[in-house]
Order: sequence, then C-alpha cells, then structure tokens
Amino acid sequence: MSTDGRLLKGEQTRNVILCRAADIASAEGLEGLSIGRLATELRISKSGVFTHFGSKEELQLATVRKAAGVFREHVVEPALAVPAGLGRVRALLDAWRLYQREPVFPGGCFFHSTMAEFDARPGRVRDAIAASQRDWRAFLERCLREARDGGEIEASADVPQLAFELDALCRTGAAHALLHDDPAFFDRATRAVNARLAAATRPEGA
Amino acid sequence: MSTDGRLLKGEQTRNVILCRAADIASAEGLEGLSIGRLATELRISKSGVFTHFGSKEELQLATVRKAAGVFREHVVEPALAVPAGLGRVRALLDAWRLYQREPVFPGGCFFHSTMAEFDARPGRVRDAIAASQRDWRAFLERCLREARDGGEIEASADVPQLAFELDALCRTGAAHALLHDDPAFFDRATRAVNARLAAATRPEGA
DNA sequence: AAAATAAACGAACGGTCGTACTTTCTTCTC
DNA sequence: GAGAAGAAAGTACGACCGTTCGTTTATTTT
Repeated sequence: MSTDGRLLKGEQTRNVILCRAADIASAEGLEGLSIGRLATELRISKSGVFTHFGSKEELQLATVRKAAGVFREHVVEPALAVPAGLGRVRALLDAWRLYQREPVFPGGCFFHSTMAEFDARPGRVRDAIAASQRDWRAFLERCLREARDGGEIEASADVPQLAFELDALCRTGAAHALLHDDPAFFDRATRAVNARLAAATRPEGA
Repeated sequence: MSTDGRLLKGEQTRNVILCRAADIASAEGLEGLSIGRLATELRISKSGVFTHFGSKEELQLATVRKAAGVFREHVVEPALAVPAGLGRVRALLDAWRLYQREPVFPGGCFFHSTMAEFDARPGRVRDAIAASQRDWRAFLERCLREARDGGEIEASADVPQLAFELDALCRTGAAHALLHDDPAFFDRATRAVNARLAAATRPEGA
C-alpha cells in the first residue's frame, strides 16, 4: 500500500481480477471460476493471476469478500443514508431489489448463487458465505428493530421471523425472475413484502 | 426394453448411475458431476458410464428427469393420497419439508441447488430445470385452487401469489437450515407457512 | 447350443485444471 | 539514477476432464 490514497499497481490488478471473478462466479459459481479463464479474459498470464492469491481457495475467499463489499456498497450504504425507521427498511429492500435487477452481477445475486453452491460443501469458503449471510440478516434485523423501537412496527413483532420472511420472498423472487426470464416475479416479491410489512404495522399482523 | 415388466440389465445400471448422479448433483451441482467420478464410485468403467448417455449434457438431462421422479414420488404422490382441499395443501407442504430434511438427497433439495446453478446459464439443462419448477408450482397452485373452490380458502385469494410465497418460504428455510447447519430455519418456514395459510382462510388475509 | 445383440471394458486423445518453478520487467525507495 | 522489492511472464508438471475407438464379455433371442 502506498502512503497516499493511490493504489499500487498490484492492488489495482488484484482488484480488476476480483471484479471479474465476482461477475463470473455470480453466473457460473465459485467452482466454475477458473484461474486460466480469468487470465485469458483479462489478458494476463495464468501465473500472473495465480500469484495474487496463491491458491484457488484463497481466490474464492477473496472473491467472496469482494462481492460482500459490492453488496454493501449497493444495498447497505444507500439504506444507511436514510433515517432509521420504516423508511430505512423500505429503502433497504428497494435497494436490494434494484441490485438484483440491475446488472451489478450478470448472474443475479452473487450470494444466492454461491450459497446454494456451498450449502452442502463444508470448508472455509462455505463459512465465509455463511458469515456474509448472517451479517446481511443481522443488518436487516437491525433495521426492523429500529422501526419497531420507533413505534412504526408493532411492538410485539417477531423481528428475526419477519427478517427471515422478507429475505425469503425477495431472494426467491429474484431467483425465479432470472430462471424463467420473467420480471413478473420481482413484482410478486414486492407485493408479498408490502403485504408483510403492512401486516406488521397492524396489531394482528404477527 | 424386455417384453414383460422386468428391466434389462442396461436399464438397471442406468438407473443405478442416475441415482448416484442425482445424489452427487444435489451436493456438488450438475457441473460438479463428472463421468469419471461416477465410474469410480460405482466401480464401472468410465466408458461404461458414458455409453449410457452419449454426452455429459445428456447425462445431466437424464439426472434432472430422475430427480424430478424422486421428487414426485416423495412429495407429490403422498399429497395426492389425501383428499383435495386444505388438507392436501398441508400434506403437500409437510411432505416437502420432510423430503428436505430427510436425506433423500444428501445435498438438500436437488432442484434448489441446480436451479441456482443454472439460473444464468441458458441451454437445454436450464430449460429442463425451469420446466420442472413450473410443474411444481403448477401443482401447488392446483392444490390451492382445489382448497379455494372447496371454500376452505378465501374465494378472493390470489392463488399464484400465495403459491409463490409458500414456495419461497419453504425453499429458503431449507436452504438456510443446510447452510448454517441449524434446523431452526425449518421451524421458521413452518411458522411462516402456517401464518400465511391462516391468513388466507380469513377474509382480510390477502 | 448358436447366433445376434447389448453392455461393459481399457487405452488413448486433446484440453483444461491448479500449482510449482525460474526469469524478466516495472515500480517504488533512497 | 542505482538498488531493492514487487508484479507479471513463461514454462512445465501431474491430475482429471469429456470423448472416441476397438475389443471383449454378458445377456438375450432364436
């Protein structure tokens, strides 16, 4: 790392590699990711790519971290720019759906793909993905709790349960939209989320 | 095919191969599936495996069909044994959750894994997976419609929307349970499903 | 039992994979 | 601008991939 803000050449290349890696992995999975392919597409030598990581697993882990950064940037930060409360919850879910639709990753949400891929494959990569997933739901729960503490969501609401449900609906909507190439599933998810939030703001919603 | 009901030797082996293939693919994906590995594990020669399918893509397609059969057997048929109506809906969802929990596939639901894998990968395999997915949701919708027509679910209920939501909740519950190795997610899904069904049986649930 | 057919084998192909080296070129520091 | 440090290239390796082919063994039919 240089003393000022600029990035060293190596850091730049590494970053370029990871951007592409995250793109590929979102569509073809972290196993479909290959060092040779990265090298070819980026016009770098295979060893040039390899040296940055030292092993494929390390490349996969770095890719997961990179993708988590992209996710944070596109979804979490926009929500943090909105005051805590129901508005922030809405902003968060809106940003998430935007991120799913827009080609920020060509293969849909990076984490949806890789989570299914490493579901049943113990190891450091799975642990990293699971941790990201926990962070994400923890943040969603935090936003919901803020809204509840501010009185915008019913006091008796089960926040973790609500977070689970909202997550499930949005996630599945995006996945179906991609698989069937039909954006109507995004609308289904939106409608379900709105209904769920509406119910949580009324006494008998839980 | 023999004239009577018995299976030819070749059909038997083919079936054995596909069983194992579906198991592997549920955990490692349809791309992670390899002919050499199948051969080693089943103590058959590589070419012996290959000849049954002629290409890897054909093997993947056959595996998808096999998995669809297993799914039908474990989830759809038990529900069909129950009289149409809300009871059948419940039976269907129960059978589904049982199928997800029990080691019918070692890597969780075959279709959840492969759907995420082929989301963004056009081709015959994706088409086959998408078709299975459509069949599944069509059946779920049929069961819900039966319940609605029988008056057990509110007449104004939006059946496709309800099917989407139930599917999303169960699917995601199983996925999270597997990823985090925490069966509590099954319970979250169950609770959400029950709440959703309860709401759909009361006038203001939609 | 003989003939016909199906199934499985074994070796080999060209490719790609991840990884390990050494060598060359850039970039930064003094 | 010289020297140190780092980044990238180049080459090679063994392993596995899907696929092809010719041969041999089982099974089925006549």
